Amino acid sequence: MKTDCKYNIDCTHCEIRSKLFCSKLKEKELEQLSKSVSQLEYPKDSEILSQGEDITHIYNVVNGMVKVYQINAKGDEQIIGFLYPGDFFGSHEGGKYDFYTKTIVPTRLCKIPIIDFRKHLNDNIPIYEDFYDAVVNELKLARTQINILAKKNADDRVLDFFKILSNKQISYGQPSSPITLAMSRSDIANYLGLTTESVSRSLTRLKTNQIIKARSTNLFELNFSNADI
Amino acid sequence: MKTDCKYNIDCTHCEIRSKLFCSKLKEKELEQLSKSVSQLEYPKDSEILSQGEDITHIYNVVNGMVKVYQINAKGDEQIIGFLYPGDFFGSHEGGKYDFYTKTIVPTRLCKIPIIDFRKHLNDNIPIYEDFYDAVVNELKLARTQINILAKKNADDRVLDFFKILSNKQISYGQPSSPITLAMSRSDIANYLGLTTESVSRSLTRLKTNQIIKARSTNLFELNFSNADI
DNA sequence: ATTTTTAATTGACCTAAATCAATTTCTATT
DNA sequence: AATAGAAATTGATTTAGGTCAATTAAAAAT
Repeated sequence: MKTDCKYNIDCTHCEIRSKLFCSKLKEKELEQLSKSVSQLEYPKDSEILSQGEDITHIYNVVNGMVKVYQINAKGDEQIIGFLYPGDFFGSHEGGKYDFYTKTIVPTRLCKIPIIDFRKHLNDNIPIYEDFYDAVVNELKLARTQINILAKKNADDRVLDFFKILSNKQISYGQPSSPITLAMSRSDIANYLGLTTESVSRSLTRLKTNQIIKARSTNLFELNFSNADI
Repeated sequence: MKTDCKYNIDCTHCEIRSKLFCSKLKEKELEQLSKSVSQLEYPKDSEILSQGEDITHIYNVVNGMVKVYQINAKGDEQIIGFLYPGDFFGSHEGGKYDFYTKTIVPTRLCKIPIIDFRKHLNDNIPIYEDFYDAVVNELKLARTQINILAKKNADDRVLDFFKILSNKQISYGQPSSPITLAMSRSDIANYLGLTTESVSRSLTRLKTNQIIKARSTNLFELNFSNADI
């Protein structure tokens, strides 16, 4: 299997800078940050960081996809989100990471040592606000997930999942449909509190009722609005 | 029914100040803040604020209890938390409240106009951090709830609920047991994604198995550790 | 290209919790 | 204290989704 591949990076020419908090830095600061930033190619299923580890880096997703999950007392995994290009992780205060992250497809990440990053942070309120907004947004997503898990049947859960991904695609600048399911059925099931079998059956029903249309196993057209969720 | 009752307050002698972000203000600032702060007594079942309203105030729970909930597209309520004395709400950025709050017992709240509060905020990084920590903590609780809803059976959900309240009581300076259930069975059921009947049956089973012991309808002794959840 | 492995789907059956209904217990009011 | 109303519990039945097993489809590896 292909190993990680490290690149040094010129942040001033970053392809996704406009989507990132880095855009809040001045040109000069960015040049300086470049020196300590590296980009890495990770193969599928690479663990990036683990719950309980000391926070050392902030990561930006440049391309690919990452799943975020926790492991509960009984030892099983609970997925709490999927990160798209432009999303970042690792910024929470408190000293330790509070979740695991793993690539679910080959993924390129930008890796910023937190110690170097903090130098540019002291007086930069806009970045503080970006971080705050990111947590507030995570909270919003968590509560969407709570509502799904507490209230919805299997078919509606799967539909809501499509809506979430659709909105993610839009905010990443892609069309709202078709939806690419980069994650496995078992990851979807885990996120939705279902079994793979139930997800599969729901997909079949949604196809039968022409609410979605499968172009291939992992590419679906949506015949509904993703507006309200 | 008794109506709201307003008091003007001297923050410098506040009984729960040590538990609040207000403790981060200097004595002088606190005196000034006092002028715009008021405390109010609300009867049971008072709506304090609604999702979508412009943010005007930050509220501190002085005593009593408040439930926080959202209403989804289908119109039903999803409870996302219960607030104890020392907890606050309404501080999120973004201009609008993102949830409803309602007292579930007679409750005294401290009400701070956000506009006056912001004056003391500009250069006060510790308060910023308190707010950030509060959101991070909410996120943690949300993810606990996600794990409950996605993975646990009825009995374990009810048990975990006791553990959550137990930890809340501890952080409020009360013993970890017995647990006072200030909220109705139907609120518990809603939070846990169950029906009232299922909550009731789980309570009966837990009593039969001597995992909990009922002192009265709403007061329970715990025969287990609230450590891991 | 062919085989092997893994992921996804479908089928048969079962179970935990929902639903609907009837009591019982608690709380509030007169 | 007696009564009315609300909340909680218990019982009987149904059902959505889980479990276990078999099949099919899609990737990987040879």
